Amino acid sequence: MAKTLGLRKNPLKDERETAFKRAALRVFSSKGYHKATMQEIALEAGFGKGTLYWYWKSKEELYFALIREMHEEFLRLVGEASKRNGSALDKLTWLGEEIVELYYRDRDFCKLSWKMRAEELETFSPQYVEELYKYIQQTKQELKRIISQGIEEGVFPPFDAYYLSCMLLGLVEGMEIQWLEDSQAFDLRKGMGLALEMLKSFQKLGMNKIV
Amino acid sequence: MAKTLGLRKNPLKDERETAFKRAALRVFSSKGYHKATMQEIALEAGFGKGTLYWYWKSKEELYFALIREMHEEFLRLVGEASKRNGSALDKLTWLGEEIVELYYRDRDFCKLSWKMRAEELETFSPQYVEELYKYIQQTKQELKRIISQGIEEGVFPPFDAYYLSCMLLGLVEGMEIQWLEDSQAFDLRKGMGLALEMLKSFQKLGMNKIV
DNA sequence: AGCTTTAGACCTACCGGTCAGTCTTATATT
DNA sequence: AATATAAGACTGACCGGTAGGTCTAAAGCT
Repeated sequence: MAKTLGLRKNPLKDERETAFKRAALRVFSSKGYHKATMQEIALEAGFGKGTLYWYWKSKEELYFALIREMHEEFLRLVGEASKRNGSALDKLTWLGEEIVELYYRDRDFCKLSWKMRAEELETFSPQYVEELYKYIQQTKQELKRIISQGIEEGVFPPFDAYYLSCMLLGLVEGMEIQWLEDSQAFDLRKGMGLALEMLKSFQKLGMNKIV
Repeated sequence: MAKTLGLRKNPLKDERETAFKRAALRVFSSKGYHKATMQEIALEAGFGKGTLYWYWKSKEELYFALIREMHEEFLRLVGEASKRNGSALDKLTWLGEEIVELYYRDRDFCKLSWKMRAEELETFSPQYVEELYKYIQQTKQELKRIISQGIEEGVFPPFDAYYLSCMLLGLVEGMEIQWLEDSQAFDLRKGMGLALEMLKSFQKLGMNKIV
């Protein structure tokens, strides 16, 4: 009875799964969803196509397994930043550095994330789209919390916190795009550094005094 | 060979071309390049598939006809802003309003532009990609010119003008994304207005004094 | 033996692009 | 005006390639 209590029957299963996921990440991020083929992903992982279908039941499911992981990671970062002690500026500095760290650690990860946003949401099944939407909403919510604190502390002007969140997110995403398109011309670390430096100046000037 | 009996030029050619292009814009912008089919575009325009191939020799060529038009329009706007008389703030205000105007006038246009950026450039023929790249470079160049002026006038801190261009572009694109994903939650006109208001405050504060 | 895992041939649907043929219309001729 | 003619405009069946997904036989493990 106690034979396989709570244990995986196949200890290789996890290993295989991550092997497939790594391969999928590489292929999806370089070719995009439509151009990537299941055949190629399977071969990249060193298996046959049939095996890939033994682990995931469709291309879409495999894709969203990656997307989900990514959004969880990002949401975790923003949430952690929000829960930290310290000023909004401290939180944002920490968050900015963590994001840069995350992106440099896995550029494919970042590339896929970016393609996903533009990828035709119309083409995916509703339940996946909805799930994704929830992640984005939550992320914005956490960010908004930090921004609100920042308004009180004079880092941001006293504008609508939601709009400021969108603008800040836009800034980060915009820089991300530049970096992905040509990392020679635009260094994300430097860009993020400049943005944070600007924020520090804003606090010195006291942005909350702005009408 | 007989001279020119029954010679017939097509007075409807322009009309047809624009009909096809409008249809293509609708289909491409809602489904993305890969999911869109030539059949659907042709039917949407009210013709058979073969006719579409009478006007364009491939799907890719049709797609880039749209992309080209779009980039020309955007580049024209930025160039015109740069050549205007007045302060950098004036130029940016004018440009911001024109961009909002352009986007509201044709949301599909905007949607396609956004999808294009993320679309797998690896999948298109090199000559098209190169052409596109030139448009983007030129646009950045013009924008940088305005930013440089802005630094002198105290609208921006004395940072690297190229990086500031990327950040400003990122801001606009980021807001554009928010708006496209949910125009109920995020009003682009309001977002752009807030951004411009912030710029005005920056000038009052004298951003060039920032270390 | 019996269960899990793997492989890749096979099936099927789809889509870009072609082409042989039809319809339409401007112009020349009568 | 009526007719003839040639080229332009248009069509949709068809072809070839491709790729998601299935099936099943073989191999491995307990």
